[in-house]
This record gives sequence, C-alpha cells and structure tokens, in this order.
Amino acid sequence: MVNNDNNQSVNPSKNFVLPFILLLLSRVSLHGYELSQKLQAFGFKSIDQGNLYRLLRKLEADELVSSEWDTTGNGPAKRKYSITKAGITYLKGYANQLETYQAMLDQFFSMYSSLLELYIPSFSTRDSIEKKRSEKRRNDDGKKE
Amino acid sequence: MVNNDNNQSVNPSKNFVLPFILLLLSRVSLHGYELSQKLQAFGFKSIDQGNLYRLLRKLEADELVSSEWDTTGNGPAKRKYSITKAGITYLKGYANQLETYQAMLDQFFSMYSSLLELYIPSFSTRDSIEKKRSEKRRNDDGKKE
DNA sequence: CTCTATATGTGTAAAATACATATAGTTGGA
DNA sequence: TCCAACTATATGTATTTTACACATATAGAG
Repeated sequence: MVNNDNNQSVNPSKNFVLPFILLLLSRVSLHGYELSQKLQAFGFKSIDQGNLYRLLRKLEADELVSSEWDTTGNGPAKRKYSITKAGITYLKGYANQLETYQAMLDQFFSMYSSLLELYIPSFSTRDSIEKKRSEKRRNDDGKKE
Repeated sequence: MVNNDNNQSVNPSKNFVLPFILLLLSRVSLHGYELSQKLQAFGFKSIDQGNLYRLLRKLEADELVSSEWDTTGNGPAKRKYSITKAGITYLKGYANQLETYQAMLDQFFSMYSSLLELYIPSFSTRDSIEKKRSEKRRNDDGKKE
C-alpha cells in the first residue's frame, strides 16, 4: 500500500529510501541490483537485498513502477523497473514532504551554528563543514544563472 | 537509554524531535508546555503531551537535561529543564548525523529539480520554492562574509 | 556446479502514535 | 467557602508500523 494517504507526517522516516528509488527510476530504468548500488552512492549504507526486492515488488503492485524482463546481456534475466505516471505524481508529493523536512533542518542548523559561535569554544569541525556547504551552494546557484 | 551508541544510521527517524528539544534547551531553559509550543513552531504538528513529558523524564534520567521546580509565576509549579554538558555533547553528535541527512536531501533536490526542468512540463510551484531557497542561501552566505 | 539475479518467509526489536488516567496546585465564581 | 475548571506534570497501556536481519528458494547462464 506504500502510504497513499495524505497523512504523511513531518517525519519522513516511513520508507525514506522510497523517494530516492522513484527519483532514480524517473531518470532511467534500472534493475534491482543497479538500484542497490545507486542508493549506496546516495548515502544509504546498508540496503538489505531481500528487502529491496520486496519493496520493488510492492511498488509495482501499487503501480508506482512497472517492470519488464530484460533478457539482453549476460546472466539470468533482469527485471528492468521504470517509473509510472502515478509514480511521478507520488514522487512529487513525497518531494513536497521532504521539502518541509529540509526546511526544518535548515532552521535547525541556522540556530545550531549561531549557538556554536556564541556559547561553545571549539567548533572547528562543524565550521569547516558549514563552509564547504556554503561554497557548494554558491556553485549550485552559479550554475542556475 | 536514548540511543547512546554510535550506530546511528542515515535515517534520523529515531526520535527526530530529540535534537530539536536539545537545541531549544541549549539556548534557554524551558518548561514542558513551552517546549511543546516551540516545537510546533519548528514544524512538529502533533506532539502528544504525555509522550513529550515522558521523553523529558527519560532525557533527565540519561542526564542529557536537568530540571528544577519553578514556583514563580501563576499556576502550579513548573519543571524547568536545562541542557547538561552531556546533553550538548549529544546534541553535537546528533547534529553531525543530521548533517549527513541534510546533504542527502540537497542531493535529492538537486537531481529532482533538474528532472522537473527536463521532463515534466508544469513545475512552477516547486520552481518558485527552489528559487526562494537559493535566495535565502545567498543571503546567508552574505551574512557570513 | 557456481555465479548472478530475483524472490519470499520469518522473526525481533524499536519506534511512532494514540488514548486513558492520575496527581496536585491555582483560580474564579456561585 | 466550596466546587468546578484550568494548568502542568506524570505514567499506564495498547496497537501498529518500521527497520533490520537472516534464512531460504528458484532459475538461467556459463
């Protein structure tokens, strides 16, 4: 059922990996094990193989993705997953939720940074990370204009 | 026990509200119901009253916060919570985790935006929000320099 | 017969959530 | 003054979901 209601709370932990899967599939069709690799690149360290395949089957049952067998190439047939129109709609909805969540994190770190600056002596690690982030933002902005 | 190990995964859902509580208390001591209100302002829509007080008691048992009775003012005595040194340390650790998470969200939206631009016709809402965010970032960066 | 790839069963612990109930002091009105 | 309503904190309990882990199964390709 994958949570098709509108009661998504501010906490995105209900299948957090799901929007990333849909996002990846929205760009290009992928097999299960390819997805597993891409998700690791996203920062998901340990995706259980069995649970990933199970989730994909559920997504297909919910018609958020579709699949067809890919018999080209070596080895056994691979199930190639693609996103559906409903999947894109769902992805959009999930993205809106994540946006709220991202805003909360921004707010958190805004307060957190000033806290460190004011009250806590040694915060070099956090400071350097925040600096990197600012630089990345400038680059991102630059690309857009 | 509040999760004092180092096995925090990339998914921050284990008591997501907790770092926000610690952050709020790191600035000023607060009563339970004040916290409840501030958390709502942060974006937490529904904090169960009983569970919040229960969490605060647990945080005190774990010595991440301390409390004393505040008998000034009207109404019954209020328990005034303050963060402890261990609480600040814990907050720092949690902030590092949230940072990883924030980076994932940034990556997500970076891909998501370009996806919308390339493949999906009407995305004005999302676009305007992303524009606002970019502007905010520029302002934030400006303040730092 | 081993490797790759997909698939499903099962169990457990933690987490999220909800609702009920309890205690006790404060306040305002009949 | 008594009582009801309100504020504030506190704890019990139940349910469902989530996360995670591990085992096992099928089946084609080489």
